[in-house]
Amino acid sequence: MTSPPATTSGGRELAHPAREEIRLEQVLHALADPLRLGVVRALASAPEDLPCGVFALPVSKSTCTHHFRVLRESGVIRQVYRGTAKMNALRRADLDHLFPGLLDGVLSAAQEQAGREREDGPPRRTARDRREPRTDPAG
Amino acid sequence: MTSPPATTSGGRELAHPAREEIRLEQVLHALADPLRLGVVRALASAPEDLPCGVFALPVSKSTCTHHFRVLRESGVIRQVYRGTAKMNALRRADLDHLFPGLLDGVLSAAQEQAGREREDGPPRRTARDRREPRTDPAG
DNA sequence: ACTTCAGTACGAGAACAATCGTACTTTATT
DNA sequence: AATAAAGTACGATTGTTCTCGTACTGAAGT
Repeated sequence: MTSPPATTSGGRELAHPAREEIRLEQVLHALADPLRLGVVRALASAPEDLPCGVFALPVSKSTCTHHFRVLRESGVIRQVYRGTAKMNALRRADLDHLFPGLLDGVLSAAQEQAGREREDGPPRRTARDRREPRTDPAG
Repeated sequence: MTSPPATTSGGRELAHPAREEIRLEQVLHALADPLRLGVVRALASAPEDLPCGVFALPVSKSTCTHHFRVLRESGVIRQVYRGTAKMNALRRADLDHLFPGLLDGVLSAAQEQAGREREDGPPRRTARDRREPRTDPAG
């Protein structure tokens, strides 16, 4: 048997859909959340894998786990353990192969919109964009 | 006042978001439903406006209304009354202006996937793709 | 005037999704 | 061994979306 790598991710594997199993509807759904879209944008402009932590998302750790799982299970990102962290990378090649132009289209659309919003001031939230955390307002 | 057209849509107006109000996340969400994506594909390849009826969607009339409303309110389609029918058209110009490449990316992705599925056989449904209608099977 | 056609409004139920907190696991550091 | 770091699993909660049926409206045809 081949010896497992000494210091990295003993035997923790994560389930990913194979390339052919990726479905457009699920990809679109994954990208339709502003939080997740933000993550994808960051990954797209990063040179290499990023750990979950660097995003400083305004949600709890478990919610964070949830969103990254949605991205992974829809086939948008690939996740691997590396030491105590979990590294994330866009599945660019797979997505470009399956849906040429889609990812670029979405990314540049997101950039367009972000640019527009920086000028016009932030848009009113659409009630589902981001929910208020459940903190007690009496604090 | 200008005289209203004699035989068409007396005074029924429908609320549409202005071009600048269209939000990427909502567009993606609207397109993430297989039923709605199908409608959008049909509209994209149609020469002109189509009435809601021609789609023969496997849902009730009220559900149909719901889906078309989602498409309209997200800015993906424009709807106008015309006689007893309601005509639907893709807001191609608006979308292309706001998000160049996005719609084409999604449409060709949808076509890619449809082609793939015609070969490989239909994919297993993802449990949210389509729910069973509540009709009594004893009919 | 009546009927048919096409779609809406409303209310309700079920499924889904986003969020949280607490307890736990795994890896690395001290 | 004990602690810290990064994340997961689970259950609960709340809000959103999909779905339906029934009753209704407005336009067109008879």
